[in-house]
Amino acid sequence: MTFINQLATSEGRSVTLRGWVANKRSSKGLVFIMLRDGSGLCQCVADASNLTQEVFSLADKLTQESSVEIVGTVNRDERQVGGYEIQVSDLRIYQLARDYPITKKAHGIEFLMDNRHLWLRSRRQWAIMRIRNQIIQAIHRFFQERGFVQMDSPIFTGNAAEGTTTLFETDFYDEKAYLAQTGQLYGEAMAMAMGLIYTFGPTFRAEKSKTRRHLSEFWMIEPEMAFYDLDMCMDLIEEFLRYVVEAVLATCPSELELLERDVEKLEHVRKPFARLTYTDAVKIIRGEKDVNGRNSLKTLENDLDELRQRIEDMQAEVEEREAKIKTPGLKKGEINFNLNKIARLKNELKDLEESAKNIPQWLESARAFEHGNDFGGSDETVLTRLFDTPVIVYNWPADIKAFYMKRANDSSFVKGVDVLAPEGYGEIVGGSEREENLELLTQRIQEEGLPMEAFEWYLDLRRYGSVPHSGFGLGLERLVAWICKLPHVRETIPFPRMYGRLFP
RNA sequence: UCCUGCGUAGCUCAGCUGGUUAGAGCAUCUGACUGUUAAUCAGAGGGUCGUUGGUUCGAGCCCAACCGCAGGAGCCA
Repeated sequence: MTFINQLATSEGRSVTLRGWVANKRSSKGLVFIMLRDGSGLCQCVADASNLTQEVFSLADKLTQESSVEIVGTVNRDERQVGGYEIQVSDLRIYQLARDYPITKKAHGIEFLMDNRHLWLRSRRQWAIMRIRNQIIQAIHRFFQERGFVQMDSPIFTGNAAEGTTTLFETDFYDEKAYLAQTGQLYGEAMAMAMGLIYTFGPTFRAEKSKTRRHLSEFWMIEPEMAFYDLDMCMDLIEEFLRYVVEAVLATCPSELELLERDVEKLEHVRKPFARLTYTDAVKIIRGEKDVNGRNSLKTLENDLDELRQRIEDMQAEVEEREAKIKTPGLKKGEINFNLNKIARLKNELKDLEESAKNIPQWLESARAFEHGNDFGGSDETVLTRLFDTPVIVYNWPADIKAFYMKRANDSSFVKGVDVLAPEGYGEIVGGSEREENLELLTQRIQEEGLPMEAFEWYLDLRRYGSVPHSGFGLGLERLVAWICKLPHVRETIPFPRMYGRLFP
């Protein structure tokens, strides 16, 4: 048995492929089967003139997603997907599929989500999952090469670490337990045992948010490093993100191409990342400070003008094409081509009009941004569009960050760090140097009104050989969404769990 | 939780100011075609217009409530 992505080694020879029919086209005496085997796609040609009638009729009755075994000769053909074509000599049907729900035409998102178990078979999803896989591999390699030990934190927890976000409550032998929303406190304990550790596992947040950036169940990578201060932590984050993106660029060029990802934009990670204090970031958002001669508010106003112009142009194009398809005697192919264009343009128009509606609000909230507040989605976008690298923002107001973060020299700030991805993808990393002083930490827990008993084990870490240490958390799905430039995180995980979505 | 929009064939959508028998493309089935790339061409079958109630001589279209979905806000990785 041969896989499609290994056909290069079998050129001119006969091979046996097993897979599924992604698509079929036929004309008299010829059947073109687009075979999908998980490793790739390959067109297989069944020619009646060199097959028994029995085998040819099998090929002729194939349907979309039927499972087959195909024996045939590998021919080089530059025009084909993957560069090879199979001349079929024998064919066997495992199962004939009937009425496969996902057809070659467009589908709505609800239908696709209801059929997620089948949607995973389509090309885009295939590419995304392969990139996700490479990202995961790269993450492990990065940390393993640097002597980090993977140590996983528990998923059942007895108390809320950060207290702020909503938790999924569950029953643990008649005791209330929560699904972990972070493993960070456990990570600190493990770092005191091992020096350098990272966790890699699922986390759960019961936020009733329906946005392109939220899942109820998502995978998080949380490294924790003994004897690291905030600067060392930020250096590590930068090196880490660069490593992962470079790995995807090196291993997944065809997947990125299939997704029509603008690879140049990803290559910007090779440059040093922008690093700003929170206070500077606020000045930039409010338009009080320029970046490389660019002002956030003016940039936004220009964008809005450009956007409006584009909307007008697109509306004109839609009208033009709608008039054109009414021309009598126009070929059906050309009508279809124009109908598709119109549908695509209308979809794009919807997005653009949404943006045009949003930008004035963004301008408003950017101008009115108050020092001391956390960034909203629009503030992140306003800031990151001025840079082409990820933006690292550090030294945050203590009031909006968690109790365990170490105070900066000015004690109203903490040594926390957020990393914002470019192209509007927002926060992908959050981290900090941790408070290692027992008294200060105890005081912070009291201030937050958190139950002290629950944190006794955590405070032990400060009683027995407390050291400066830092760590961060990376949301895997948001990273995948950015690298693949997806409109929504729901496509970054095989079976997304989110508000309003538990099946399939 | 709030704001906006949508719900018509298996799927994606059209359906005018409320008016006779509800429309297209894809998918399915039948047939044609020896190089197709979402193949094409001819034909056929396929509908409780989200649910409930109301207005009206008459509702897919108007009104109300509910349900579902999408986008945005808040919150976050």
